[in-house]
Amino acid sequence: MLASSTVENYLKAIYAGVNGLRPGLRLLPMGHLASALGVTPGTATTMVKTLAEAGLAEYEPYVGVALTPQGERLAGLVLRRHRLVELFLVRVMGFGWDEVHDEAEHLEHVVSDRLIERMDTMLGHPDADPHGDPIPNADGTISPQPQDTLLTCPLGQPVTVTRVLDQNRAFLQFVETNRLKPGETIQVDGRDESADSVLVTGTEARRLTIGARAASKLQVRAAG
Amino acid sequence: MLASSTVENYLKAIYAGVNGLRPGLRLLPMGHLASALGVTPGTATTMVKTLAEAGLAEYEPYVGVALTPQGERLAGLVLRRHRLVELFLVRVMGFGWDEVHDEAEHLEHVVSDRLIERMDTMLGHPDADPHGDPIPNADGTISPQPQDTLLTCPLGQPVTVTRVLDQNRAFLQFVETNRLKPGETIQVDGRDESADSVLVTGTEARRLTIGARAASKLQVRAAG
DNA sequence: ATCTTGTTTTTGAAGAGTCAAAAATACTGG
DNA sequence: CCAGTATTTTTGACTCTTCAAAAACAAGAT
Repeated sequence: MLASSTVENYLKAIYAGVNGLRPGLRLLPMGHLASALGVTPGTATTMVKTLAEAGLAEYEPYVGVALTPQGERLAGLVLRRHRLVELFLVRVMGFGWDEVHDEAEHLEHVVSDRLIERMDTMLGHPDADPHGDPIPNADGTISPQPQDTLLTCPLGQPVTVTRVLDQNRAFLQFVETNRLKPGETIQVDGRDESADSVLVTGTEARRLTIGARAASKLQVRAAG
Repeated sequence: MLASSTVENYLKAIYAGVNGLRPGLRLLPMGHLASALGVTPGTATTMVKTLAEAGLAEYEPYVGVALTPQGERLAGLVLRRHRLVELFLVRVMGFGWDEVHDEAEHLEHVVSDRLIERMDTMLGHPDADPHGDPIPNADGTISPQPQDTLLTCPLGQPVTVTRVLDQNRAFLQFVETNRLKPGETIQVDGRDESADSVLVTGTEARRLTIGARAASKLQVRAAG
């Protein structure tokens, strides 16, 4: 019943990969998984077969992989640890939100339940990490609420940033310097399909134009 | 230059083992190392040869093993992480001093330099962990000061407990309930060679008799 | 349908860390 | 000094995770 760090990383990657699939697809192709993990396709295949035998994944040869409910629960627990650790590092240890990902990547595999619950208490049972990613509860369950992004939200209405879907350091810094972090209230004034761009107005009438790719990484909800 | 968790554990065990050797001996026998690590002797031999090849240990077949200066530095860094983490868990996270050892055992291998230095700053650059074990500095150096124990200190003079040389949970709890933790001031009133016992007076005239074995695990210095 | 291209699976091998059991060595009592 | 005991080293094997390269397969284009 012990999940090694490696297994936990595969579960996380499958979880994230499946959730990032274009709608309609249910199974994550091996190649995607392999490159997400930085291993060769053959390695991913081998490991996924092991996961399937352990009842953690559902594997269809030449098609792809998804998590079983059990695997999903496990992945949720890893995510919970990761995200609580990230928030802890930011709130308690004073790190920047753009520099905690790697550390959490390591800590998530060794931190005990007791320590995690302590952090959870200390942080007031938060429901999202510094990037707005939801923190699963102690049984590994996540309550997924579908959200608009800057690419899909209504125009001309104030919205609050809730989540940033990219842990890339440079991107996080871009978000920070442009005051687009979770909690900020902004507004989309227009979109240009052909220019592939989105026009955003921030507080104090700051305006900027960002690409559609970036816009799709910022989740928002109606401000209020 | 990467030391795996396993290597780090061997270094720690060799360090501790050599330092716990009866005076005169310089090399830690394989058997001791093996049982300290909970592996078979053959495994220890294999690993120690690897360490020797890497320049971290000095190995004499059929005799034993010790650390090279380089290995000692590495061990010092692991100890630094371990002890800062322990203190952090007690002071910041509110854990009991008797329940942080195992957690630190895991965290010591994954915590980054940045995080460790953050903890160090946060804790005010402490020089000892909750058990009084000295915290090596950032270059892995420990300044070892020879200390008296309850078995060797002068009689009838107030002394302050500085260090507890046994991480065993039950022993730590015994120490705590009897107010013998580092910082407490006590006094040794007498020793009985044949009874193998030591008579201790604590604050408020509390008196108790402890065995020599236990007494030798409590380091003290003249109170002042 | 067949060919080509791209992905996936297999196969054989490697390194790290471990064990069990056999072989070698050291140590101790007579 | 020799026998018997205890410790240490070797040997062969196993698990986990990985890679490179060969083989198998799927799918689109002609």
